[in-house]
Amino acid sequence: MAKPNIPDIVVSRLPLYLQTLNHLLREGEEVISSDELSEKVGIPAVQIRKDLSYFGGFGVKGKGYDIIHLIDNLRSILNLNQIWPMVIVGVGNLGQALIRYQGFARHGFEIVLALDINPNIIGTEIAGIVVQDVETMEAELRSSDISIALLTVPANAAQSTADALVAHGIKAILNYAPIILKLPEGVRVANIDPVLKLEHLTYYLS
Amino acid sequence: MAKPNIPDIVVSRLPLYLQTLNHLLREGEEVISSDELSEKVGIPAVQIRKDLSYFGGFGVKGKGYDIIHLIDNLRSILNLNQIWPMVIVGVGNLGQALIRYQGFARHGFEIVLALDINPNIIGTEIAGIVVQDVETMEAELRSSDISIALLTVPANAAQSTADALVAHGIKAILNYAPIILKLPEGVRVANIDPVLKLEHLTYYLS
DNA sequence: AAAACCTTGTGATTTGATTCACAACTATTA
DNA sequence: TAATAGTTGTGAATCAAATCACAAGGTTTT
Repeated sequence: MAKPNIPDIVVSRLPLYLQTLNHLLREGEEVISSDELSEKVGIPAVQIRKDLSYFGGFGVKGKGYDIIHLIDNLRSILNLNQIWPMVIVGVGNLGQALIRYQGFARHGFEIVLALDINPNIIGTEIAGIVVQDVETMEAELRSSDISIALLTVPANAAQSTADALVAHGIKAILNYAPIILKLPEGVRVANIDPVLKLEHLTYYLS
Repeated sequence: MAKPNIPDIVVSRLPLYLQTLNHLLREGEEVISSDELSEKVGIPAVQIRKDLSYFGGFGVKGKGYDIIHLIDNLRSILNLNQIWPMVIVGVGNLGQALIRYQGFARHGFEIVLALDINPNIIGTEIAGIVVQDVETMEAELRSSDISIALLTVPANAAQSTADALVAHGIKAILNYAPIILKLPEGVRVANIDPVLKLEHLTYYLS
């Protein structure tokens, strides 16, 4: 899958467009102009048009964008025409909440494997998933085609756990641990750290 | 508190520096050069120096940065020399996990009020917090000095809940609902949506 | 069917962020 | 103490992203 030089910042906005288009579709809309979409997503219309034009001309001049058609194209660009199985490592408070979260499955992301190190948690069932011993990671990942991991272990275990995941074929990590992971080229990481976001917000408060 | 024109993208990196400096301090380090810090945070040394220079000269030429001194300055810049009380609205799976999360308190963010609309949840106690009826929002917020809200309600309730929060004095929202909030000038929003991050990652997966 | 209008897609321009290059200064070594 | 090495802080230059301006082409109205 050769990726031309599309700026990552452009790619990062596509899911946002997709989210809003899905809302519009559910409300029964069929066509939308970049101006109207701009209003909804809070991004200038010309930027939306330029972003989309990296991937082709999806609109109709004088009319706008056919919502279903544009959703189809965005889903295809983002490789969303498949179910993505995921492993979660770390089944504490947050891990359990994520396993129960319906939003992943609704968008084609399915947690199929949950791992933990705590004997009290191993063997328990959460939303239909039985938590396995993290020791089984290698075997479980080998016998699956999971590429994505959710990392919800404590900070001090995050780097070593990430290394193990990568060693066994994981290609993308959504990291909830409050540290910066160092991983080899070719493995993508996205970080979710609410404290960093809060500390950014407080800069502007009083 | 007059804010000069410091680019938001610069501000957004400061919490990251702070996080790493805290790690280093805990490991017993006392001084660090921008080159070493660069290695840890994955941001070019010259960018770190330039970012910091917006706020003053914190380093010593030929030596580097005194870690304690730099942490002090960053905490002060980010208004972290106080406890920030927070309200959380929506005490479902995710809300409960966030109330139990130790990381907020550890960094000076304390959930002091939890609101929900579900009679089965109202009155229950989670990690020492008794969940209140969301109807009491106005009274509770009036009698407190909470500026920050965590929004963990379902998507269809998020906008109206955010409007209510803002009407009663909330100035910053950490939004976990998968929608784009429309809020007045002067209210800051940060979004946490793992699905958007996953959809960004899958672009690069085969 | 002509005219008026609307909206996309994009080359050109502007704006903003990052990187370069190096002077200034401190610490360390000979 | 002089020379060498190390590191910051920052103007200047470069690079990248956002915005402008408008031609092209489709839609609607008269």
